[in-house]
Amino acid sequence: MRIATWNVNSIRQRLEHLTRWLDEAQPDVVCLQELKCMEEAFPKSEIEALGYNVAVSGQKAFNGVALLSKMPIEDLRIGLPGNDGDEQARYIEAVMSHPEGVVRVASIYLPNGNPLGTEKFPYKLAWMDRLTSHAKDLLALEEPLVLAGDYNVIPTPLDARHPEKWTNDALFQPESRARFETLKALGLTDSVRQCLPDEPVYTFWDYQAGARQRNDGIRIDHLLLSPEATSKLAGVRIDQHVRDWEKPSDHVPVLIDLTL
DNA sequence: ATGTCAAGGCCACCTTGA
Repeated sequence: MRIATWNVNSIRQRLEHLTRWLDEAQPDVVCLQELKCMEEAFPKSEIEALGYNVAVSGQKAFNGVALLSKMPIEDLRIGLPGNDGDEQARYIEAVMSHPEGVVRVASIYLPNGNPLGTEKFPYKLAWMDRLTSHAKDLLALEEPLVLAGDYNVIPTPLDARHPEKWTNDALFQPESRARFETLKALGLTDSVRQCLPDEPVYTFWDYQAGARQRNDGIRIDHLLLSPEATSKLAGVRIDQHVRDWEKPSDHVPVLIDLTL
């Protein structure tokens, strides 16, 4: 089973890219982030026509997450538990049933947290604490689990071409990195680092200053796996070439293959 | 060295967010 995550930076601007990439990559499950539209404006029928079931949590102009699945979507949960007042569309989770078993998948758009010194950074940290608390509950189910998305966290210096440029950025703050480590310490495996422990690989290149041409990238899109999923991990792939298509997202798809 | 991009308001440019 192939599971992917991709921050598309507006689904309506990127629909052609998405359909082209679905055709070439043939994923079974896709986690999308930054839809930047309400559910009504999401191009559901176009994606369903390609054989996917679709679940969307939308919001006007900002955020927005979705799950696409070739398998039936069950046990749908929209929103991260722990703050009923949080209106931001950043979390959607469901169970995908499969003849050989089930996998629970979440599409996550973790808050960016910039600029430092504003309320955005504590909101990010509190959101990470809520994610950790929910992940603990999900891990207790002892089932294959994939928490995938744009985490807006650069976990280590290896995950940035120029780590020194990110020292005053919310994505590379000690508090952000410590919470990412706490999350993993619950028993989750960073699938890309499991397969590529020492390789400098990136999933995001800024639109500005020729960052892509200079390979001035960062790795912030992650797929974290429960032990039951990690034991089935057969490989990972980062589809960097998609960043060089015309009018691309600033993020590229990250994929894993599970022997499920 | 923001050298970029997208959405929304109510414009034909500004603000917000990334």
